[in-house]
Amino acid sequence: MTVDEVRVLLVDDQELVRSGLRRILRRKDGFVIAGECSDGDQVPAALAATTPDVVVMDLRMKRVDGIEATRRLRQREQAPPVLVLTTFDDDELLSGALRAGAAGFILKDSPAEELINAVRAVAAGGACLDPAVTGRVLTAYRGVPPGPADGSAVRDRLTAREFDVLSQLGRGWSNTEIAQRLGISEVTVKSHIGHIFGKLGLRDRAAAIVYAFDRGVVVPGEPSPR
Amino acid sequence: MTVDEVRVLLVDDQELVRSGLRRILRRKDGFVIAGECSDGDQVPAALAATTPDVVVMDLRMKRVDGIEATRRLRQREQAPPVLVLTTFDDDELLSGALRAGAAGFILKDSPAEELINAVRAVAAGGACLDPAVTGRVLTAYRGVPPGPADGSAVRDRLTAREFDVLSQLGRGWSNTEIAQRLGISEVTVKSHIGHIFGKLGLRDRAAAIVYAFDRGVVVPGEPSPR
DNA sequence: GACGATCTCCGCCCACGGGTGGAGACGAAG
DNA sequence: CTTCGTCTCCACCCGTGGGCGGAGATCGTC
Repeated sequence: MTVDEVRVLLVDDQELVRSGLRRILRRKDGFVIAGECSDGDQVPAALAATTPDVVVMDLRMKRVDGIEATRRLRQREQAPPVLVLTTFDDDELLSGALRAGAAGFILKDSPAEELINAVRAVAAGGACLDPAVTGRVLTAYRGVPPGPADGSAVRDRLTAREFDVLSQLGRGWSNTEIAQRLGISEVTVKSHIGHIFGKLGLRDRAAAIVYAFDRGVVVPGEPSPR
Repeated sequence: MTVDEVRVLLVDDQELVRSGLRRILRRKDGFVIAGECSDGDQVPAALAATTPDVVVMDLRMKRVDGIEATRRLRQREQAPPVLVLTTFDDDELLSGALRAGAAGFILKDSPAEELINAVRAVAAGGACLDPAVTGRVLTAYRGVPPGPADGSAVRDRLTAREFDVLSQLGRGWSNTEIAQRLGISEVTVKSHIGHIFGKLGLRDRAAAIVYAFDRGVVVPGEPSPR
């Protein structure tokens, strides 16, 4: 897996930055500049031409920015990992880039050595965060539900069917809708719901929805009625 | 803020590990071993006696483990940051430690240099993750709802009072309970709820609860009825 | 074969939730 | 002073949700 040389694709609209990166990476053994782009829209072509092991990506670019370029790139099969390199430790850009699928996030004012390490880590399939932004990611991480939070504890206390019903109920669907979605009658749904309430000590569907979110039976963002 | 020397408290039950750390840190200028503990239950006393800038904490300890010790420590006023140092890149330990309030997480098989950097970063109020575990945190980060997710977008669309009501509603409370908790009549609550439904395009309280969770108006784990 | 657990279905009843269509009080902005 | 938004309150109506007390079918287990 570990190749003897790391092929790097540089994507940055400032020639000065690219030449700086070029110099840093060339000074170290084991790096090859596979190609360069000055905008996100050039990335697909460059990828096909150069097959890099890692893409070093600026965020602020004119036509297609780094986040969008990363998103498009990560949707391909066998996409190389992306190390994002930016001037600003901008909250929105950070979260956008990471969510787009970036494996690393380094500020441009980092020492050269740190950049080298980051490129190497990301190329090897790892991940790397600039210390300056790690704290923010950690804060967000602490906010995610603790424990397994996949509803496994709840699964043990309910029958399979009851769990199905709770999953639907937890996303806000009505009894009629749950019946349709599970292909059973509304009466049966009500019956299951009654058992769920009994087993979990819940008094009504509102409490059940809260319970489902708290225990990770359902997850924010999935389809729900309006 | 940046002091000329970093005072470190070592917490590890293995004397061998402590002496290794001692040697690594002493070799570098700018570090002072402020104290040492061989178990988590000794940390409070050591804190009072030594006032360290950073605590380097093992996770596996006999009486009070590193996660619990970190949790207790972080509850104090002006608690020093904790850098967790462990042998295993264990998923559960990682998430537990970070959730307990650890500012950094380093594996014991990291090069000395990386440890030095981590201690320095954490002592300076930063955060640091071992590259080997950064990927996992990133994955979790990508899973958290996008955007601010603190309900701010919702706050803009609702009046202050409506937002209050939605917060209660979102945790599963009934109209009567919301009325009591907010010190208004149930009729008023129903009125607010009606407006909320209208503004947000929701059809019933079930959808509203789901909405509240999705947008981060309410948060898993807070008090709810049973 | 008997038993228990599960899934499915049924009827009866009524309370809570929610829609509709109001009204009065207050403060900020025009 | 008027207007607007917000918060508060009220009455009427009725549908969904949920409690209660069943029942038949299937399946695995002892």
